[in-house]
Amino acid sequence: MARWEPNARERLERAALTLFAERGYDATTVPEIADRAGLTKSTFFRHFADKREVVFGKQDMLADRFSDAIRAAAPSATVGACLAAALESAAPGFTPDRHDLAVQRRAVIAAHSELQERELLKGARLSSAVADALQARGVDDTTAQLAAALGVLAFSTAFVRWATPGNQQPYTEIAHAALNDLRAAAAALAADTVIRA
Amino acid sequence: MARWEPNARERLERAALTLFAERGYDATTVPEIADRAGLTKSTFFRHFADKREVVFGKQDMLADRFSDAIRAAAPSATVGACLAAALESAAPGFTPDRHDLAVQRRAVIAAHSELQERELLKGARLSSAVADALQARGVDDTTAQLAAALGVLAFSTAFVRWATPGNQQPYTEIAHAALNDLRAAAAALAADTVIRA
DNA sequence: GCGTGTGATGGGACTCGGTGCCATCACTTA
DNA sequence: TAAGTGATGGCACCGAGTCCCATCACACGC
Repeated sequence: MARWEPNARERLERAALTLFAERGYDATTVPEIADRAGLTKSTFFRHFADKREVVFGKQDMLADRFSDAIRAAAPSATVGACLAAALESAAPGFTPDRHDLAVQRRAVIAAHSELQERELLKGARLSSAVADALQARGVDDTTAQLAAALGVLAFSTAFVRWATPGNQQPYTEIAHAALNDLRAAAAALAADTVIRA
Repeated sequence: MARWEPNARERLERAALTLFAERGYDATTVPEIADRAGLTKSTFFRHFADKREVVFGKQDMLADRFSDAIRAAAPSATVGACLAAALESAAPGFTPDRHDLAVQRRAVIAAHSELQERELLKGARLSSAVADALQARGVDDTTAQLAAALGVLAFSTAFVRWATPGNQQPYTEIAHAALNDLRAAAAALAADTVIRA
């Protein structure tokens, strides 16, 4: 009997991701996920508030990490440096052994707008956490919001690139590149130049 | 009998908003909404794909409006001018007689994360529509994405401020102010200056 | 070794959101 | 007057999510 075997939460996550990849999100029921993990519907909803939540693992910790990284930055650090520090604080989640799982996750999320909604909500919470942390350093409201939006945009594009099948480049490199590109774009926008490819 | 009376969709929207404001979103069932509108559950789901959708009225038209406004802008228009044109194209939806309804909508959405998710999804679609329209003008990918994010941020802050109880200021003024503030913030970010209040 | 407590699990009943199908009705046109 | 069309009602059905209680494994005190 699988009852009382450890790591129920992880087993549920893996079972769900496998089934979603095989049959699709809609065609997979919660009891089926629980079955494959050797558990039941009841237990599933004790570990996850939603059917959607099972896809997002420990992503909720990101907001705290970002906030802490910004609060821990040197008092003289610029906003850009704060964003860089925030992006770096997420690096532990991007080890090569988690790459394949991340690729699978991205594919599942990309295929279902229900999951995209949830991802956007998490992104929004991330963004307001960053904005709050920046304001706590004395950055004015508008700048903090734009910086937060820019930071989250950098993070999500970095995530997408890192979680591309076959990618070898380490996350930190990708993240810094994304951030620098966006800061250059901010300069272009500020100057209101028409930039053509 | 209310059957065959016109404006079924509008009646459903009003009934829903009223009930949501009275009892809350969760405590209101779809049959109850339909009842108050003199219709049935079946008809409700023929007009709205979701229980959530009933709150967002004609907001889906915004993406097309924004795109069209950007495509219609003069070839020499800068990115900032394009964003301004896009924001202006939404003005017809912000007449004074719709103000109270908008205030009610905002309150309902702010109180339920389910609805916030949906709003974020619409914002994301709006953002990618703007980014696409900018790229079609030759703006490079990164700049287009950041500009779109900035534009949508300007729009949502403008919407929130306009839909504040007691607000008298017209939408276009608010929107332009929000856009200008954000462009100033972009300049600050580009210069990587620490801005303090 | 034997109760006892605690926390995780199983299981079933229930509500509600959402889908699908078919009958029904009002209105239009031939 | 008859046929056609589009919107609606009504019903059965499925899955998500909630609630409550019974059950089990394990740790602890005696």
